[in-house]
Amino acid sequence: MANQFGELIKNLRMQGNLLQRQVASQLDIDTPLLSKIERGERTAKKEIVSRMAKILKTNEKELLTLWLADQLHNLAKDEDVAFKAMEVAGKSIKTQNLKKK
Amino acid sequence: MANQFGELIKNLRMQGNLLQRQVASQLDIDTPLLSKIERGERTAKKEIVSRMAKILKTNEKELLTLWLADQLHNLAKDEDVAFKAMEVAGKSIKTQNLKKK
DNA sequence: CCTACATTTGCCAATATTTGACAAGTCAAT
DNA sequence: ATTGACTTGTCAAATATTGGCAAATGTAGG
Repeated sequence: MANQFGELIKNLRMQGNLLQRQVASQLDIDTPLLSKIERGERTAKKEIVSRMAKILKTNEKELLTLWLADQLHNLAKDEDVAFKAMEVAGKSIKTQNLKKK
Repeated sequence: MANQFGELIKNLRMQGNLLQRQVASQLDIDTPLLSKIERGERTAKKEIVSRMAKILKTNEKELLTLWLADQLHNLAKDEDVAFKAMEVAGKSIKTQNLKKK
């Protein structure tokens, strides 16, 4: 996994002097799972991401962006057309956003 | 689904005056499944993509790019940070490619 | 060394998603 | 009404993802 998300939440947790155990219990998951999420061995569910933002008192959108970016990276990482595909997908997202208004 | 891939293979198939039945049998899948792939209701497996390129006598990388782009789009489409995340992921793909060298 | 505590590793069962097929449907041309 | 191309709906089997537990590893003090 890519893991910009995991690195960020680990840093935030440490800046707040919190233990995995403490954060995990607030998230209602067990410590090993949080450990895996921080190291990118597992991906957090979306719901966890927003709860994480509150617990770590940080911007939810930023967290969500990195979380999604990691997943995109993960999906594409083994393909040699990865970058090009990312551009194409980016364009179609843009078009979609315009329509949505 | 996003479906730039499906549209392309449908067009190529028609340009070649081929029936779904004919292409499907070469791919060793049944016609309804090909129909769904063309309309983006189902995603083709990666292996299918390259065999498709041969059958339709077209560039495999182009097909793969659209196929992957569709999947990226699909993963991100419901998030309002989709575009930003795509940019972030694109950057990390670029970095990864440099390292791979 | 021994202990206490934080984190990581390995594995498992439960659940969820994906897969491809089949049967039956629509639609158009004849 | 029949034929042929494509689509829709549904299903079981295979595969992947999930979260938890037990045990291992690391780390710091006494």
